[in-house]
Amino acid sequence: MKEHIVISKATIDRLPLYFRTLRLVQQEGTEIISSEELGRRIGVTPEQIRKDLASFGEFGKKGVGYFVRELIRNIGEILGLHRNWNIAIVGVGHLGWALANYKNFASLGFNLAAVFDVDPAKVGQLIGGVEIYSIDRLEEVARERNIHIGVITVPAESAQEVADKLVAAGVRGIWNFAPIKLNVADNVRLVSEDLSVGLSSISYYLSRQ
Amino acid sequence: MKEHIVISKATIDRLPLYFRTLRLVQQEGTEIISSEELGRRIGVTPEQIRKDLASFGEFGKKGVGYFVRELIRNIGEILGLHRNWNIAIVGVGHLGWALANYKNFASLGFNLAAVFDVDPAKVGQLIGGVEIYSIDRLEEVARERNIHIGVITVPAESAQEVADKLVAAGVRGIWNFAPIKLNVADNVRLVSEDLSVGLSSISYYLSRQ
DNA sequence: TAGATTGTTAATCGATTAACAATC
DNA sequence: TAGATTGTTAATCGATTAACAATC
Repeated sequence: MKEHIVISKATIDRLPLYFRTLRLVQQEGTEIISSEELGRRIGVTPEQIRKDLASFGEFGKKGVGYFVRELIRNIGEILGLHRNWNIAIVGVGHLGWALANYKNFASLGFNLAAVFDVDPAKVGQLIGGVEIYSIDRLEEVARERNIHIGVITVPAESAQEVADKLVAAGVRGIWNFAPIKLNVADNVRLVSEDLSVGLSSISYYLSRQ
Repeated sequence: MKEHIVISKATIDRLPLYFRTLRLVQQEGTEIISSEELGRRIGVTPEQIRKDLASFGEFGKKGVGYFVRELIRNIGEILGLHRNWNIAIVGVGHLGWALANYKNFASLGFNLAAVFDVDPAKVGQLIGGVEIYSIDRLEEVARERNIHIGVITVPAESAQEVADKLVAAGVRGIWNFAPIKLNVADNVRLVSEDLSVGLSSISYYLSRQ
């Protein structure tokens, strides 16, 4: 990796797309792929792909292309997907329930290690093969299970409180689905998903057709 | 609205954040807000907010700020949220089920009007107050119910086929959750959500701490 | 060798930030 | 009026696209 190059957020966000598509390509039996062909399949220009990849090293072979197997391994290592991350889901509403059962995460190396909810009726039940714990035990259990990433799927009102507890328990990555701005320390990586944005933007464009 | 100004995608994606925060602010009883204060709550610079809003008109009052009620109405109209959009969810897996039960969409003016699945065992059941139809009847029912936006929550393998059927039924907006690139005609608005991107980017940053 | 395709530098494009005049 | 805050123009920053030398 070239230490002096600053990698843009846009590049990081495209890597998972490359990764996913390359795995698909590999399943189809393709061993070598050009940036041209990969770009066509992802919907990104070949120049973009070459530029993105080149900021991490020389992964391709001039005049030939990229070895699929090797590139998958390299991108996986860049994204840290070769490691095994323990994740915890906080809030077993509809969305939390769906995420707990989402198989794709496991295939990326994310291991569901704990689930929490406030509702005493839910505590003790199994979800995605994991027991639901009371949110009162969040800090204790999160430490014990060595949780790396916390997924917040509680209502907006309690999201900040949950975030604070996660951080107190040593969690350094937060994936937030509550529609509210969270404040966390600088050493905590926060990614917020806002599902209303996508739908609203469709509405915007449909309105002007 | 200023017809000659080109509005950036980034601006459109921030409008739902402004909208949501302003409604919160309104509930708290605030009637006037400055770009400074609004920016603080959203996590965006005041200049950014003023620039975004100014591309659609003069919504504020110099020396005073923005009237919350008025601004909510204006942004709502810009985003087309004053209209009532009929949406259909295709694929009642974990995620489709969660989205069908997601109350926030209704509060934004999106009306769940139909749900589809391939599984005969699911057909006829109720979900989010709506009957599940066989995917074989997609085109027929989508036309009948005047579906504006289709939500794709089927596996990647069948996503393109579903997209084609939706478009054939006259649907002009597609919100895709299947992890694959979809091809649609230019007059169809496609927004794809990729849930693995957020999680992978957290992994990336945690790897280098 | 000739053709293909990468990696990298330069040019362009677009979005954000800074500054400030206008005005409530 | 003085203070506050918007709307807009100019400056900066960052990301994408184009071009091409390097090389397999």
